[in-house]
Amino acid sequence: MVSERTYSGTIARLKSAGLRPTRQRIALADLLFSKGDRHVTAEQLHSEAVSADVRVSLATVYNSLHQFTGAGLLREVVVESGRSYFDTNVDDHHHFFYEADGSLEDIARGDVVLSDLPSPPEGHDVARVDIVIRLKSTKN
Amino acid sequence: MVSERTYSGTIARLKSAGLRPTRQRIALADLLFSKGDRHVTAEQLHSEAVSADVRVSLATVYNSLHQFTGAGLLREVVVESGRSYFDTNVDDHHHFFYEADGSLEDIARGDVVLSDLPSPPEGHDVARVDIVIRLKSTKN
DNA sequence: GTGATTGCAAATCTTTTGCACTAAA
DNA sequence: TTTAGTGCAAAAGATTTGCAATCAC
Repeated sequence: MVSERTYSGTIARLKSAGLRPTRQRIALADLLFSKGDRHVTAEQLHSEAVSADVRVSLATVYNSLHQFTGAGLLREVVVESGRSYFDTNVDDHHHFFYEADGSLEDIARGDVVLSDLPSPPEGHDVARVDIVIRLKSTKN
Repeated sequence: MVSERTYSGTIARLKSAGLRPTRQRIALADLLFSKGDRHVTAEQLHSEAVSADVRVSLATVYNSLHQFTGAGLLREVVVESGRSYFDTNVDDHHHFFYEADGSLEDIARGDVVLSDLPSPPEGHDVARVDIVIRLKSTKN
């Protein structure tokens, strides 16, 4: 029975992240994590939720995305001013950015080799290294 | 005589970029390019202009920054959602991003070595590779 | 119960736009 | 002149916030 779906995996995931498994968070997490690696904006996720008959406000979508990010379930990626993407892949990896349509694609770990990094300035540690390869369409 | 300053270098630079050297563009270009490499936001540059008694609107600052970027005099850098930096260094280089205060710092070319890059997907060329090393303060 | 979470609408912030006015060539 | 550029105020988007209502435990 579809209506009795329990989302037990999703609930467990939220609990172990220290987040109370509310109806909204369960539904959003389920949309996010049941389709492989994704890069979504808050607006996109909200639309998906509405389409799936999940009643949730845009403000709650923003809250949830940030809570998930804080809990390490998502990673925020910024490539364009005025738009944040949330990446369901939290492993160490980098991105292709298609300038034509503003979409992102993961680059497999190992496909980019950074052989030399500068040491961080005094008093600082490296929190993360982000590499974005910006792509334009080949003009023929 | 200060009031007769001609900004001849700035005017020449604008002209060769194909931009009509108006009072506002000359003043903004002068603020931008006479102090070494900088990373400024539109709001910051507008404040500086106002402080320097240059009468210019915020809309014109935005217009000018984008025109300068289109002409190759500036490069736009996005590291945080909702804020664009314009970098006066247009050479191939990368950045440190200080998460604590949101500031940027150039990494000298050669201090980052990317020894292996994935080939761009079919139908696409690499427009640019952006590397941002995000820094957090060392906690002791 | 009670403290965490949500929804809604309003507020905020950055950036863009429309259009009459001004200035460079 | 004539056409590009500018200023202003309004509009547009994305995101955040305040607070009363609701839900999870």
